[in-house]
Amino acid sequence: MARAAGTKGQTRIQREKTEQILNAALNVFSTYGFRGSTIDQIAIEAGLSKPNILYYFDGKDTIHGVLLARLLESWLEPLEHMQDSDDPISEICAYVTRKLEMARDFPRESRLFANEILQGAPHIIDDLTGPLRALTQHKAELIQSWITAGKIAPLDPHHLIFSIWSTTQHYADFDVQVNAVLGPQSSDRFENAAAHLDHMFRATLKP
Amino acid sequence: MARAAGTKGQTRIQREKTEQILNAALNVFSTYGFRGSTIDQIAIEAGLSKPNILYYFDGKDTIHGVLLARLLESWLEPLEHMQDSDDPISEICAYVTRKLEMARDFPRESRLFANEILQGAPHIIDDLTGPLRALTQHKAELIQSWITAGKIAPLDPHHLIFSIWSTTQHYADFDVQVNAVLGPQSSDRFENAAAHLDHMFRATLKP
DNA sequence: AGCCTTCCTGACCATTCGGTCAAGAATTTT
DNA sequence: AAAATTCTTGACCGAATGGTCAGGAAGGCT
Repeated sequence: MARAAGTKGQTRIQREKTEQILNAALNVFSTYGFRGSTIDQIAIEAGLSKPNILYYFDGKDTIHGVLLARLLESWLEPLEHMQDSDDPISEICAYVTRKLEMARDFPRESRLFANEILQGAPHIIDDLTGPLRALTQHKAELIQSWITAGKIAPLDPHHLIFSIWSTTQHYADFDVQVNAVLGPQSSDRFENAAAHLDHMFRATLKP
Repeated sequence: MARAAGTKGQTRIQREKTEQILNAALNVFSTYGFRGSTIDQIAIEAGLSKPNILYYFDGKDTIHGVLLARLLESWLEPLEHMQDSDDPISEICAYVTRKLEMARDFPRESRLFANEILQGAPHIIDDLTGPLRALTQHKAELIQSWITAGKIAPLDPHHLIFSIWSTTQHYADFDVQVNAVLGPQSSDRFENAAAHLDHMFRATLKP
């Protein structure tokens, strides 16, 4: 009988094929969004037949769900990592750098997330109002404590976080536009972005 | 014979209906992207029958094309408006404010654009590498001249522009996430965002 | 009024889509 | 090797989708 999703106690073929399918699906979903993607596209991308895809996964929704679940985990992690420190400015800038690296190394995941949010987040709205909101609230309080201690400039912690999210993810989500404006991909693209963002957030945070 | 697109020398009904359709189509396309949207959805949203939609427009692509064309015009305008000034910091911050107001007042247009870019900008890639790139290059040189004159801090003009685009559009494109994190829409949402961005860019630009 | 043009729609069509199934191929187990 | 299990696919199905068309309804003009 066909098993789905789980990566536990499976045969070699199952592990390989599910990964192959998820990788292909990530390509497709991150480009066209959920409704704009088709199982046929995923099948072609994965080099498998459509029924074979459906042998490993219950349906289109399931594949998408697995990808989103994986994504959310890795999405929360960097923010969780930000903690109290003697040098909160560097702590925040380290978070910025980490987020930018993720935009560089996992652009498909970022675009999958962006597509989902743009379309009203129908599949992950509970994760947004639940875990994400709780974590963000918690970190906003941490930032507020730094403000109160006079270690960083007084600003709205939530909007600071939004600025970090938007500026870093921009390089993944709007990659096409960035390329169109800057011209052919140059290798120092991300280094320049990192330098700019570091300057910007240090200036913003300086008390 | 059915006319499409143009808003010139048309009957009253033509003007009303095409606008009605474009408005409905903007709702649908901005939410689901091009491939995820259907003519039936647009028809229902517009309160018209599907054949009636196709009486006024040649097809799904045409409607989408008209919306994108309108969008690009209004998209370039604020940036064009930024010009040389004795107080470049205020000039740039005025641009930020203008962009934020557009995110507040025209979120559907912003999301339509975001969807198009996310999906690889298939319909507007020429506008990006053409007019948008030229305008951005031109304004980047203006910013560079301010740097050379020592009026603002030395930074990468292009990445500064990206930061402005991303932070402001975030409030339209990621509206669902912002709401999820901040809780029910409060009226001062945009005022707080405006204050934060003003602080951030002033700090970033200070020589 | 009567005539002409514009506007509108039910019925229809070809294609695509998500998904099923029976039966055969490959692999693993005994 | 035989048996049992897992894997794969061509053919198929019902629903949705983009789009057409003939003919009728409504609006404008004299």
